[in-house]
Amino acid sequence: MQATKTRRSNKDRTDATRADLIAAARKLFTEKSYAETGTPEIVAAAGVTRGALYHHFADKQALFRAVVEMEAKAVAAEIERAAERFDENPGIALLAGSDAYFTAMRVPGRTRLLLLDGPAVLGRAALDEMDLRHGNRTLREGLAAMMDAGLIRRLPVEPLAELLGAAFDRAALAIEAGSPTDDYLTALHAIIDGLAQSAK
Amino acid sequence: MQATKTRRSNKDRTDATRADLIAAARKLFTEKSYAETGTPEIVAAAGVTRGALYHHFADKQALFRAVVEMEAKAVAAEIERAAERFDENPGIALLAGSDAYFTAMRVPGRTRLLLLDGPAVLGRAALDEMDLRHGNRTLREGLAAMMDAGLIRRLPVEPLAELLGAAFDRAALAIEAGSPTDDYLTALHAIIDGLAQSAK
DNA sequence: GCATTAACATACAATCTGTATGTATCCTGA
DNA sequence: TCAGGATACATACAGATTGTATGTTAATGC
Repeated sequence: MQATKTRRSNKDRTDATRADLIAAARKLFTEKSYAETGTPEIVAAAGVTRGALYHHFADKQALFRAVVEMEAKAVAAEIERAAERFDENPGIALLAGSDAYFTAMRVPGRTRLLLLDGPAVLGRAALDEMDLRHGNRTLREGLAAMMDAGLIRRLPVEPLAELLGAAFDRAALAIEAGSPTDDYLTALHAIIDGLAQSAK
Repeated sequence: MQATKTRRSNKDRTDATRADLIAAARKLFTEKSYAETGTPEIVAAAGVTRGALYHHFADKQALFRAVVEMEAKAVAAEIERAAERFDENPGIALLAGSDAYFTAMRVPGRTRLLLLDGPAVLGRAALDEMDLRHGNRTLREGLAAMMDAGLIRRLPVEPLAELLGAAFDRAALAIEAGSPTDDYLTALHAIIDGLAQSAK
């Protein structure tokens, strides 16, 4: 019985190989870093050759982009899922989304991929664009809704969301580094509460 | 007249060579990036050989660290200088320091060195430690003083300073990327004002 | 079925990093 | 002051990595 000799369509082969490469790359990129992981190591872990890698991806950076893309998508989905249940109450939705964000960012390697190597390798603009494209809109829409409801002073939404997002990111990094979670959540909530309070 | 044949002490030679290497590396690391800049290119620009580089620095990363260290020190000094004139008024000092920060971060290459490549190559902890060591305490002390004065609700200072610092950093990146400066400054001031307002 | 294309594997060229080794210059103690 | 050692380099080398070019096998379209 020739297990692997089964006849497969080109699409199936492509999908499987790409998935194997992305999974192997994700594992190594997060265990070490983008720079410290070589393509020979990746293809060995994926069980293919470098020929396959360079057939499916333009270069090492393109493979990294695919990994980061998946990760950003997953995080965005988790946040959206948590927040959409409170669509009618923007304040609660934002809180739920915030919790979901920190939970999502505890998956090992995500902070490195999305907050350290990602911006350095792909540029911050690329990461911003990904977030936007994956519909990570809980924060922006939450803020906008709270402004509409008069809960927050009216301000340029996009910049404010970016700056708050940066604070979220830094909190995730600090928490992963072992800093006291509660202190960072307290500080973050104080910032958000401050925005809300100052509307009155 | 043999211009360069002048007899120099070892210390002078070391100081000059290290300075040349750091200057050349800074230029190239910021024009391209850490990863895209090779040591042969650096030493060529510095007018020495790779032997000199590896005599004075353990490896490429150590040279990068020296570059980032200088830059962090310079930024911290500019902020301190602007803020110390208002030592008696923490609120004003913080505002002055904030202005100085954005001015300092407009020096070409600083955002890449301190906010993108730095954290990725050296780790965020290393950057935090640098800031701390260079006495970049305007933000922390400003917040603490405002809490003491009852202008801001009492909160864990260090985490709050880190999160606000992250927002500052993101604003600097956005501004450098060409986003409307005023919107980001407005959003940032709203966050800080919010903290102050909510104390009442 | 057969020509074409896709999916790889293998081989190669160009770099790059870090180290080992060699040499000139400086410093130090007798 | 000068001889021996240390310091500041330059040169040469080994190993590894990236991207490309080429070859081969398997699927697909006509």
